This record gives sequence, structure tokens and C-alpha cells, in this order.
Amino acid sequence: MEPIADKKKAIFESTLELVREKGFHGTPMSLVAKRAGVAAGTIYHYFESKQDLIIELFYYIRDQIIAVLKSEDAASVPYHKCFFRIWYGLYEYYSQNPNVLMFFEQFVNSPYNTCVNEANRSEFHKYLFGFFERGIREGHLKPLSPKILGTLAHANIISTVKMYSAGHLVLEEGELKQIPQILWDGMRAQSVACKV
Amino acid sequence: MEPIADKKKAIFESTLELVREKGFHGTPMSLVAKRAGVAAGTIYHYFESKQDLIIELFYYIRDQIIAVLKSEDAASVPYHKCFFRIWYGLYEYYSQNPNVLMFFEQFVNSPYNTCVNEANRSEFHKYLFGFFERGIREGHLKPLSPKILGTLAHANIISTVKMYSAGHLVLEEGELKQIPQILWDGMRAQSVACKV
Amino acid sequence: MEPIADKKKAIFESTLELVREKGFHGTPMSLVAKRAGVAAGTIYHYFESKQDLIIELFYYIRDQIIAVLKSEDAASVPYHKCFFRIWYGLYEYYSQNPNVLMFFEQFVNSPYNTCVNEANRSEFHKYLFGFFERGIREGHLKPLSPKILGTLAHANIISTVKMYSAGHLVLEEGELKQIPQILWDGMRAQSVACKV
Amino acid sequence: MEPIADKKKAIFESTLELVREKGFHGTPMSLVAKRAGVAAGTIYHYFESKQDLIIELFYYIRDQIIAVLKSEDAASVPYHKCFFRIWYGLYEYYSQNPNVLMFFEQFVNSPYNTCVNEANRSEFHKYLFGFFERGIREGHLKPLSPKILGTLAHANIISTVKMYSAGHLVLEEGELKQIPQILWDGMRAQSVACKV
DNA sequence: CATGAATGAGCCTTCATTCAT
DNA sequence: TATGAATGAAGGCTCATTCAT
Repeated sequence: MEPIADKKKAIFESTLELVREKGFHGTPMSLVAKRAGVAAGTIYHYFESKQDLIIELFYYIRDQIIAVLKSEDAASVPYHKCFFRIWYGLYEYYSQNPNVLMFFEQFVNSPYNTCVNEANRSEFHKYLFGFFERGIREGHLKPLSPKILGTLAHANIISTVKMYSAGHLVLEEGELKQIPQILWDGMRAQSVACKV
Repeated sequence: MEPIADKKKAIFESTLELVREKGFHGTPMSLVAKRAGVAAGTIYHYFESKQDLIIELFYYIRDQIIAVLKSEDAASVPYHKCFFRIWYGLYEYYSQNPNVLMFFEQFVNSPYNTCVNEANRSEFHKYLFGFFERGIREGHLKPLSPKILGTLAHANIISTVKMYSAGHLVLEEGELKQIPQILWDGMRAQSVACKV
Repeated sequence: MEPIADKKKAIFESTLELVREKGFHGTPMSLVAKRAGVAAGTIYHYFESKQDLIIELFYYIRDQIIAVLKSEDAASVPYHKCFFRIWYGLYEYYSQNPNVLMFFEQFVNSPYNTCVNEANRSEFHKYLFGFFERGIREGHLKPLSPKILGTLAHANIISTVKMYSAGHLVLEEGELKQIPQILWDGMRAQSVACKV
Repeated sequence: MEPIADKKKAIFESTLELVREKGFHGTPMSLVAKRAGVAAGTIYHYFESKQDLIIELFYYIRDQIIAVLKSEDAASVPYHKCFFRIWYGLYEYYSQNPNVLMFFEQFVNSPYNTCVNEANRSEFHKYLFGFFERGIREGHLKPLSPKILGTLAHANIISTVKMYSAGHLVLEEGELKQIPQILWDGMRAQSVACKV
């Protein structure tokens, strides 16, 4: 992976900020350019169109998130522990990159989403679902579809971040840690759960 | 609540369809008008501006969802049962009104959202959180913030609907019913859970 | 043929003038609008795009020229006389509508031309060639392809008008009338020509 | 006349091709550069501006055409024969260089044309008209203005080439040769014509 | 109330031209 | 000489909104 050109990165960051502040529609290319410190025309050296910029930005972010997933998943660590590490890893990433989260949410519910081919879109899901598939196979989780468990888990993380961002979540000492616990309690194989 | 004028409703439905098909940005007033079978100017007799139309539509939908909540909640029914009835009620509603769900998701992540005052926005949450507050108070659920439980539950429902809409969810006999079960298992008071 | 809306005609005339003055490329829609006395957006009520405007204008003009042809051709008049009447008729029309001529020349040598389907483009030629076909059939003209004779005749007329417009043609009493004479002398059946 | 630098010639040829394919407006400097195999900036070492490139290209072509004229005109050859040789010479040149013809036609009807001073523009005409002036003086042609005869003759040639390029001209054995004949029959002094 | 032609600000995009390397 | 990334003015087009009918 070669390093991304400075200007290109500046354009990405500028877009990310503006989309959060004003939404896709409220983010003209002229403003993206100004905040990135480049001329309007310059964007078109790096991206074919606004749509292309948005989609490439999506890939750029997706790769970051995949990197988080990979760094927290390890076959050598007990599954239970990985589960919580991934939860916290993604939680941290999204919390510290609120621009990313809002961009992602808007992207998914936008017409741009339909322009991303299936293979590219689910690169992230491949990793995520893989982790849950393993949990099911090894008997840690309820025997449902990995897609279902993965999707629900991700939704749980994102909702938590959004509550926090919106100021609705009081982060008392122990409150945050109970949220992945709810998820785990719901998903773990019940026989194990009640053996205690 | 007086009944909504026919044209107003037609405009609402037209907007809802178009926003799903083309997103906010791809939904010009002229198209809303055409599909609603009215002239462009007519919309401005019912709504002050496009923003006003969007926000009023948000309220219109929110009220439908609140109605679902109310119809499934009943103090006379065991809490556990209400929980699942609400889950299924909202699941059904969103499934059968996919326009609504996409509109909602887009609305929340749009600049329009910031124009809705806090009181109005949380009308729905008041009911939702109230239900979870009761569950905690009566000892059915883990003693967390009702906001957290309510938000997580709603995210769980919406994710399920979206999986289904995207065709990722195989609705085998028993698969669907396990999803609210995951939620319940995660949220219920653990002492109770393992007493069995 | 219903009368053309006032605004539409104003846009046509404005375009015609500007294209002569500044060429296709030097004629922005904003200027077309300003000179036509309408707003820029208004043009797009009447035409889908700049290309559409140009092409419709082409048809508009073509119909005027066809009308000239038709008004001068008459089976009841001796062929020789019709020939000269048509020559003068077109010459007059082009001379008095120099905007039209320059537009036409530019249109033919522009990429827009390829957007006009064959049938539409040759509506004018159908009439023109028809006249020469008759001349050949009746033995007035050399037995060549009517397409060739028609095309050469039209080029002759246009060249004459352009010389005049450029100021290169001194319109002495008898000079102009010798030009169609050259054409006629070249095209008429030789046996007849030298019988005299 | 020093020989033209290789790159300069490549730029000329590239421009010529592109103008035919896409018209003036559809021929950006960046594309000219790419097809010529040079960088965009390089063009500006050879030409001051796009306008300068176009105008210099016009002269470049004009000189080629003048060369054709000169090579076919010879005082030692009977006038009648020269007339046909020039006709065929130009016809051949334009037919084999269709890029040239389209460029020329577009140039004449473009705003660039007004930038060429009169003296330069009519360099070609000087030769052309000179030939017809001689024809008149020597009694071979009708006693009209040489400008008129020359212009009509040139238009006749160009029309023929364009018919051929468009595929409208069936080049049967004898058909082509009748076209300059038409021209000659029209222009030659009539007393001579009918003496036969 | 209803209409829809008209408006014009603002957006995405192109492209002739420059200049640091 | 040669390069090509960068510039930014200008153009085509959209669309929320108005208003005369």
C-alpha cells in the first residue's frame, strides 16, 4: 500500500469534516477544496467526480476499520476476550473518529452506496462475519447465522458510540462495560450461560 | 388530531417513495409534485419550504411509530410478553413500510435533524424509554440506563429489518424469533435468567 | 403548425445572433438568456440542453429554407425559369438572414450535426434534389446524379452570398445575374445549349 | 522556410485529427498534448496560446494548399488543361487530407478567423484569383470578376469532396470527371463554347 | 385553493494556462 | 527544453421558490 499523496489525504479529511457538519448535499466541491487548501480543479486530478471522491473515501475509511478488526482478533487469545477487544477497538475507533461514523451512516443510506459493487462493500463484513462464524463453530455463541450475529453486534457498537456522541450516555465507571456484556450475554451459547 | 388533507397525504407519500428511491438530494420538489399529482406551487400551500415538508413528514412518521408502540404496550400483559410484542410490532411496521425506515435513517443523519427541537425529537423516545424504565424498575431487566437499553433495542430491530430488506436474512422457521431472544437474553436481569 | 411561443422565438433569435457574432463556443447560455430577455433557467423549460437548443434551432431554420424552395418551385412555370427563381429566392433569403447562413455553416461542421438523424437532415435535400431530378428527367439538365447537381447549385448560391456579405462582391447591375447563369450554363443539357 | 520541428509537427497533426473528430470545442489542449505525445506545458513552448496554435496551423495548411496550386499551374500548359489539373489537384489533396478540409471549414466560420489579418488570409486567394484573372484576360473565361470565378470554383471542388466523404457520391467511371466539366462549361467564354 | 411558467443563485465540472522542478 | 500538477475563471445545468392567472 503506497502512502496516499498529501493533497489527496487533505481532500479526504476535508470531505469527512464537511459531510459531518453539513451532510452530502450541503458539501459543495468548492468548500471541500477551500478547506483542503487546494483549488477546486485540483480535486479533479485525484478524483473523477464528486461521486468518485465519495466512493474512494468510503474505501479509505473501510480499510481503516478493517485494520482495527484485524489488530484485535487473534486466534491465540480466548474467544471471549477477543469479542470484548473487538467491541472496544471499534468503539474506540468510532468514538475518536466521529466524522467517520457519520460519513459511513450517510453513505450507506445514500444512492452512492448502490455504486459500490458487492465484493467491495462486504470486504469488511467478510472479516466481521468470519469472527462470528468461528465463535459459532467453536461453541461460544448461539448457533445462528454469523451474518445475523455480526450485524447485530456492529449495530450495538455504533448505537453506543452515537449515544455517547449525542451526550445521552453517562460514562460512569461501570456503565460502558455493561453494554458489550449485554451483547455477549445475548449471544453466548445458553448452556454455558446458565451452567454457573 | 384532525384528519390530514388528501393532497397533503399524497405529498407525504410521494416524498417518502422518492427519498427511498433517490435519496434526499435526488428528490426535487418538482418531482414530489408530479408524483403526488399536484402542481409544484401547491406544495407551498401546505408547507412553507422543503425543509418544512421534510420535518413535518418526520413528525407524521414518528406518530405512526408511536402508535405502534402504544398499541403493543399494556400494563396488564406480562412484561416479558410486552417486550416481544413491541419487538415484533416495530419489526412488522418497518418491514411493511420500507420507505419509512430509509427516510428515518436519512433524516437522522441529515442537517434537517438539527432543526427539530429536542422536545419534539424525543417524543418517540419518551415512550420507548418509559417502557424500559418500567422493566428496570420492576426487576425484569438489568439495572442500566433506560436510554441505553431502549436505544440498543431499537437498533437491534432496525438492523434486523435492514438485513431482511437486503435479502441477507434467511427467514427460516425459527431464525427470526431468535433475534429478539438474543436481545432479551442480553438485557434481562441475570439472576432471573439463571434461576431456571 | 402552431405558432412558436414568444419566449422560444426570442431564444432562437438570440442564439442565432450570438452564434454569428461569437461562434458556438463563444455563446454561453447565460448570454443567450440575457439577450433574449429571459432568465437562464427559462431556456431549460423550452430546451433540454444547449445541444437540444442548437438542434431545434437547426430544424426551425431548415423549415424556413424549405418554405423558400417550395414557394419558388412550380410545375406550371418553365423549368428554366424555376431554376433562376429558386436561385434568387435562396440568395435573397440567405442575404437577408446572414445569421442563418453562418449558423448553418457552423452547424454542418460541428459535432451537433451527427446528432441529427439522417431522415431529418435531408428533408431539405429531398426537395432540392427533387427539383434537379425533374430537370434531368425532362431533359433540361445534364444527365448526372440529382444529388450532385443539387449540391453544387446550393454551394454556388451560398458562396455568392458569402462573397457579398464579406464585401468582396461588387454588385454591379449585371454582375449578380451572371452567377446563376454560370451555373445554368454548366448544368444544362449541352445539346440544347449549343443548338442555338 | 526552415523545416518544422518534429514536436511542432506532431502538435499540428494531433490538433488536426482532433478537430475533425470532435470539433474545436471538443479539443482541449490536454488532449492535443496527449495525442501528440508531449506534455501540456510543452505546447506553450511552441505556441503562445491555443488561438496562436490554431492560427499557425491555419497558415501551415494554407501553405500546403498553395503548394498544390503552384504545382499544377504552368504558363506553358494550355489554360484549359491547367484548369482541370488544378481542379483535380485540389480535389485529390482535400480527399486525401480530410482532416484539413474539416479544419478549414471550421476555421473560416470561427472567431479565430477574425484574428487573421486580411493580407495573410488571402495569400491563397491571391494565387487562386490570379489564375482566373489570366483566364479572363486571355479570353478563355467569361468576363466576370476573377474573385467570383475563383470563389465559385473553389466551392465547387470542396462540395465535391464533401459529397464523396459523406458517401453520397458514386464514383462511377465517368461521373467525377463531369463535375469540373460543369464548372468549365459554366465559366468558359460562351462564344467559344458554341462555336463547336 | 390550484397552477406551472419563470426566476436566479449555486453547484459540478472543464480547460487554457502557469510554474516549480 | 520538457514536464504535469495546480490553478481558478467560466460554463452548463438544477431546483427551491414565487406569482400572475
